[in-house]
Amino acid sequence: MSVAPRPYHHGNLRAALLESAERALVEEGARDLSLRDLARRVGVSHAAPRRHFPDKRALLDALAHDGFERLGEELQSAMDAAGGAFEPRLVAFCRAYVRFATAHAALLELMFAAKHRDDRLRDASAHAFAAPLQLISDGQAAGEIAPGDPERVGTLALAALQGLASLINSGMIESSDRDELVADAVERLLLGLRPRH
Amino acid sequence: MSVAPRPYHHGNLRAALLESAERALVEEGARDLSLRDLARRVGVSHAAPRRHFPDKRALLDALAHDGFERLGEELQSAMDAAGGAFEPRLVAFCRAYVRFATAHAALLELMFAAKHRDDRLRDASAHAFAAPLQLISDGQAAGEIAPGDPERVGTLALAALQGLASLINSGMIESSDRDELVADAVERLLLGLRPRH
DNA sequence: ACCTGAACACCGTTCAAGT
DNA sequence: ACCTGAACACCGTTCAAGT
Repeated sequence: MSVAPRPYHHGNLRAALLESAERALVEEGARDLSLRDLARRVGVSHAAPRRHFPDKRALLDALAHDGFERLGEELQSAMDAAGGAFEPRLVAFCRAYVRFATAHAALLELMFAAKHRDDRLRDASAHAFAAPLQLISDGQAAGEIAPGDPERVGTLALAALQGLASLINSGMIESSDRDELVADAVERLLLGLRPRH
Repeated sequence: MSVAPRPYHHGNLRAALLESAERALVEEGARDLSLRDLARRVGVSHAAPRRHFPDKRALLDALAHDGFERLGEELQSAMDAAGGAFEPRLVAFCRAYVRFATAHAALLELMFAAKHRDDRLRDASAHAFAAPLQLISDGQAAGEIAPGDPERVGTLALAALQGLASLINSGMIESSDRDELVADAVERLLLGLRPRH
């Protein structure tokens, strides 16, 4: 039996590299991700990725971009599954965010480590957070939470969640306490956002 | 004139390497920090650091350790300068933390990226946060904030600040809005911590 | 006890050349 | 248009040898 010869042209090298990179990202860290190793895994020469990603940074940015897309989808579907009421939707958003952030720690690091964020990345992150932002506007319109710039309120909420995820991922918080802490954070967050009489 | 010959033994290579590393950390990122480059800057062979740091990880851990010590000092002195009342001290802590975290972005990344935190690092971080933790206990005893596990309350507060710093460092928040956002966060944090009647 | 120099196995990036 | 192979300038780590 002859081994099927690998064609000279891979066909979908870009997608294969990204897929392989995501696997490597969960196995090892983002630190030790090597272009040459990815090329090896996909079965292609170490110079081949250059056609699809001008340099390593470009591949990492593409990973971050896909990460924002997946995050957006998970946030959206978690909120949809929570029904139409404000508070359950907010809780669902918070849980889903921390869940994603701790399940994909290395990817999240990449998503937020992009100092020189290009426009594509900026758009992707804005799109991922569109639904929760809308939730806040809706909550304000319904008088569930105090008025104010939704962007500002959303940023503070996101910061609290991102900080929780960061502490969990760094090992300062045991992840077994995760759900309890998220519930606590949401409760206090709501207290801080409640309309004042 | 003859150039003074460099002695064979450096004398304080460990300290010199750490100092040089901190400079490199603010110039470039933590990513691109190279042991060989540090050795070069200090004027020593690339194998010399091995005597003082078994590997690169050990040097990074030492940097993180020093970072926690400096953070602790800054938090302490900022709180002391704010006087004895609860709220000014809390505000001072929050501002000082975000200030340190954004002024030393790469260092902070190192301090929280240490997945396999050894005991020394754990102790250093606990020591750095001892004063704010005490503040929370005091605030509870004085009835300024709701009772509850101080560790838990402190963790939530730290998470909010850490998240803000993370969003600022990633470029998602313009750092010009920093003080305003911190003030806003503190206000809402206090609302979330206020005793409930 | 502390440091050097050569060696090893890796990197990312570049570029002429192949298909 | 897409990929290869050799080359270049770097890494971290190891280890015999020097002072």
